[in-house]
Amino acid sequence: MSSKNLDTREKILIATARLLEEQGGKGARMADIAKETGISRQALYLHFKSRTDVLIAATLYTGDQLNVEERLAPSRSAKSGVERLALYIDFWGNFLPEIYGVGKALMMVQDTDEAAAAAWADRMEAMRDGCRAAIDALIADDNLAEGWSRKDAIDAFWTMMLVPNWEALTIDCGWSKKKYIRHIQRIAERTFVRSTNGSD
Amino acid sequence: MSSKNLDTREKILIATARLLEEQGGKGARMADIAKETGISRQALYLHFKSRTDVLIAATLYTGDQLNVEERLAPSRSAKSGVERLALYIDFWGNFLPEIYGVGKALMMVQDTDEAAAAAWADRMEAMRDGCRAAIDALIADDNLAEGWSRKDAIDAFWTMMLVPNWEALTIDCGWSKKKYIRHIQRIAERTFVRSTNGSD
DNA sequence: CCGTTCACTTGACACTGTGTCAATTGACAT
DNA sequence: ATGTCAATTGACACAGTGTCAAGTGAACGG
Repeated sequence: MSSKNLDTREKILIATARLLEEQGGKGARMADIAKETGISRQALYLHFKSRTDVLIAATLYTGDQLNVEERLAPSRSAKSGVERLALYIDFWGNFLPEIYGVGKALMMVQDTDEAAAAAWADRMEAMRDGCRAAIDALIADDNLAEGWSRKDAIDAFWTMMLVPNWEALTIDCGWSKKKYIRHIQRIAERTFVRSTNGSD
Repeated sequence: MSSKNLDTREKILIATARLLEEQGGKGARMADIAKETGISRQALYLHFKSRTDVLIAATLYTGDQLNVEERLAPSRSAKSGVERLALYIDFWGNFLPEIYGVGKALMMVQDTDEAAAAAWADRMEAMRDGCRAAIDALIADDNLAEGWSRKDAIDAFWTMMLVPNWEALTIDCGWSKKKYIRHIQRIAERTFVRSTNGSD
């Protein structure tokens, strides 16, 4: 009954994601998205009730394409807290660039659109789960550095992983993906792991 | 010749800062600023060529009111790299909340306004000078942790200090100013200082 | 006291981008 | 052939920025 319907909806999301990817989250207006999709601007409103709606759907769609579960597997089967911390950062450092385009667009309308803020906050909350799991794995090993409460450590780790830090290091400072991952792993380990006395 | 002129300009900046402070950077439209100042919307354009211009001027004005030099003195006269790192974080943690309102507004229009982006980048570059000085002080003590090049350490430290991290920790996670300062000091020390083996 | 100047006011308007509405087209299904 | 449904075209309301033109009112200098 709605296979063509779904087709167009999906075409819109793909076009939106492509546009945002190219332009780093900037300037995808409804008219641009329509043009890129190959339909009229008004037709967008047959599928989505607002621009924010399109952006949210594009973010979720993009995320769904990237089989997160599979990519999370390594960190989940880590044999120690330290390893889990490192592997989660590895996951995130590889994942983030792929959702950056759409995510950035969503972040940019957060201040004017409550729904966008909620949608993005939800994504970040999901990321926080991974942070929580890594910190808990450290705690299970009795390997969380002295002076950190569980919540404070999760807060701090979660903050480290946020998009603006990735933006600053890769875009502003010119760090490669690999370098970003390596250094964040280093910072996280030195910060959260009970004295790694120059072992590795 | 232009004492009244300067008065109005200053009134605008004060009103703008007040408005942005109250509303956390949101919603200070030209009409709002005019109303708060007690003049007509059009009169704003007699003093500033655009809204971005007002925001930039308000940011600079606010910064000027807070005698930065004096507040930087303690960190500048630190007796060691470690101390300088801690004192600079202390400075910044106390300074940032006071410029957050105007700064946030400037950050919010970065994506649509090149001049705003440049102005904010300039402020962040100034902050980076402090980061550079702190890292250099560590290097002078031969106390920078192994594995960091000078530039990478400055990049990483600078990134830690950026506004979104402060936002995440204080606004999202509910950390107090004091807690923010204490924990960032801790993270920075563990990250950048050559093995502080549980000394302090 | 008159005229100039200057900051400011009022009101109208152009422009951009979002979102809505109404009438129409064209295909496909029964 | 008729109904349905996606999509189209074109017009419009709305918010916010920025521009323009004409007018007001007070201070200042001859």
